Amino acid sequence: MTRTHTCGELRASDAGKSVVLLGWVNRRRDHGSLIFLDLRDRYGITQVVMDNELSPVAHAKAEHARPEYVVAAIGKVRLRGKDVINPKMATGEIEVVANELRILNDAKVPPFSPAEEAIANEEVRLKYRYLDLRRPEMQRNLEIRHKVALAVREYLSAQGFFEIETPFMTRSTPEGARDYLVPSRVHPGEFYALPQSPQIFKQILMISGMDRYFQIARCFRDEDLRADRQPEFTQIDLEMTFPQQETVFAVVEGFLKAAFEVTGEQIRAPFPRMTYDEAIRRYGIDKPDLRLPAMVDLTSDFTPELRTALKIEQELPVLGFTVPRVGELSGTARKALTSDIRASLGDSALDVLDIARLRTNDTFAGLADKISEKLSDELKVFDERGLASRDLNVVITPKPGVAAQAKDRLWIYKKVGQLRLDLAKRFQDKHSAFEKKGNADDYKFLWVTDFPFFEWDGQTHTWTFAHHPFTSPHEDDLIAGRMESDPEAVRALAYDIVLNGMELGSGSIRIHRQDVQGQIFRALGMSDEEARLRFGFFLDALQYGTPPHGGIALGLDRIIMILTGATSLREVIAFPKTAKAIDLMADAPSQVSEQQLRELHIRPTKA
RNA sequence: GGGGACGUAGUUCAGUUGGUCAGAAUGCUGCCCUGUCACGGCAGAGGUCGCGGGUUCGAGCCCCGUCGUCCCCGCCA
Repeated sequence: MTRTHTCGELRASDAGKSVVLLGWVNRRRDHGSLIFLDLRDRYGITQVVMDNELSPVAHAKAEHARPEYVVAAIGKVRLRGKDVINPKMATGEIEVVANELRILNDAKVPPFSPAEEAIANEEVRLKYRYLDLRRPEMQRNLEIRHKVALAVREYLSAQGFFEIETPFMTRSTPEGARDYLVPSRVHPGEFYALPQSPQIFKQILMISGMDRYFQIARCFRDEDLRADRQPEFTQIDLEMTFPQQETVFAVVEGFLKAAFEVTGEQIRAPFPRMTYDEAIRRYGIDKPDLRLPAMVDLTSDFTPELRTALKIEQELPVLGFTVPRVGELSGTARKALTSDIRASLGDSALDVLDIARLRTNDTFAGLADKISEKLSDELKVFDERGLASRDLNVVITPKPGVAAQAKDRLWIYKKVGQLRLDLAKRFQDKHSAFEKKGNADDYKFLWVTDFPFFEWDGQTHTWTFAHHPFTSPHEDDLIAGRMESDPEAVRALAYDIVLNGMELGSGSIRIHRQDVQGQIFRALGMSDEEARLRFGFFLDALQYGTPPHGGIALGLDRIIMILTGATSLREVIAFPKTAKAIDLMADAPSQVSEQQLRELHIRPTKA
């Protein structure tokens, strides 16, 4: 028996055709001698009618049909009468009159119905993932995922990129996230590691002369999960020879445009660029959400006299920001908000300034006006509407004699930046900046460039890689000798792509010269021997004619999350894991037999 | 590792101050129904209140512990 049509394709123009539909029983409506079955498959839902007078055998079968049974309906397409057309269904103008119904498979009563509007809790959904995936929403999510992957492949292929697979079982490299390890049976006590990314292999492919590589690659990181983080996730990974940063940007902008067209979304490219420094100063974070107005630096408006009068620490920055369209707050609401802000500022190194009260005082009224004006200017840049009395202005000041932590300017910027996001989230129903409006403004892309090359490790009191060890520093900083004189000022040719405050991907131009690589390792206080131990095979490869190269990797799951409007990666991954990295359906991880452990030369220290 | 929310029927949830508090809806089972499409009507079954301990005359409710799910911080070159 062959399916002639799917459950989503029959239309009025098919009336009179003999058809065979195969699918799951979505719902059954029993009117006695007339039974309706809604048949569901990936493509849609079609109503099948069993009439006791026309076909008593089919009708008798339908009496036994239950939700989620798999059935075959054989019959004729019939136009529905005018008064029983269902405009809510794509197939609502017709129905299939069955002259034969076959039950191909019955089904236990499911713990929840894929036809249900209200969805079960996630624990149940994950345990019975096959039922959850029958839901049209999940089918749509995975369809979009498939089509985006396809669009990316087509685009990159047309740009000359080869899709090349790299090993899942490879060597553990000591930097970065915790590895998932795979014990070797043949080599007692030795382990493979699952790749955190194909980083080294893709660089070696450049050394191999593959010129342009990409891969939709699974990556594994044994770190704690978040709504947007899974232990295994998928990256659109690419690398090319002889690139400028701009070359990489153009490729990414190209395939993102193609990817977003899958759901009919238009995006504007090229994307704006911003240095890391500017991102920190204006947004207090390295992944700015441009859907909200930036912070405003009010430091220069607070003269030493004013600071003394208002009990504000000299020198340190004063930062303000606006949350748009919050509306008038009552006195109690304002008080509660202020105390909430104080609470989130925590250790009282920073304080919130009451602008309303400032304005009532003759001494400070001028200052209050100036602050409002500056915040208004920023808001105008943001949406050309300017400051209204119903926007919420927040000004954060450093307290005098504060904890050493707050002396760190970076800490202040980050803290205020966090507050900016927290308050925006709190009032999101009011300003609706996070809602889709159906135009290109829904997607605020941004390239963040010039990341610092080194990062101070407070625990070991050493400089460490901010990116990864093969990221190239700025040529200028090398020539100026800052590697030795001022490591903090060295910029990396590293860049992130950010969308609506979410880090979508990260990449860099790599080091291709051995002398530079050596210089980097020395700056980090790493001996040649140690470097060799950690990255030996790659350092070898570098010596055999390495072309300048660079690339990037973007989180495919996160892109799909944005495109589907999902709030969690689990909604766009067929078989995801829980926050404790458990697969509730397969019940993994699990214990294994003594025999397996013996073969792998492993003895658990804890059962 | 830390903080928070939640856990009651298959499912989604309500359950007041510790004292008819074992409830609703939906699903399920049976019967009835020829135009429904979240069909409708009648009847019925369905519970270790996550688990363990404690307080109390008495615990779904209070306390301690534990397990699970979710969110956040740390972590994620």
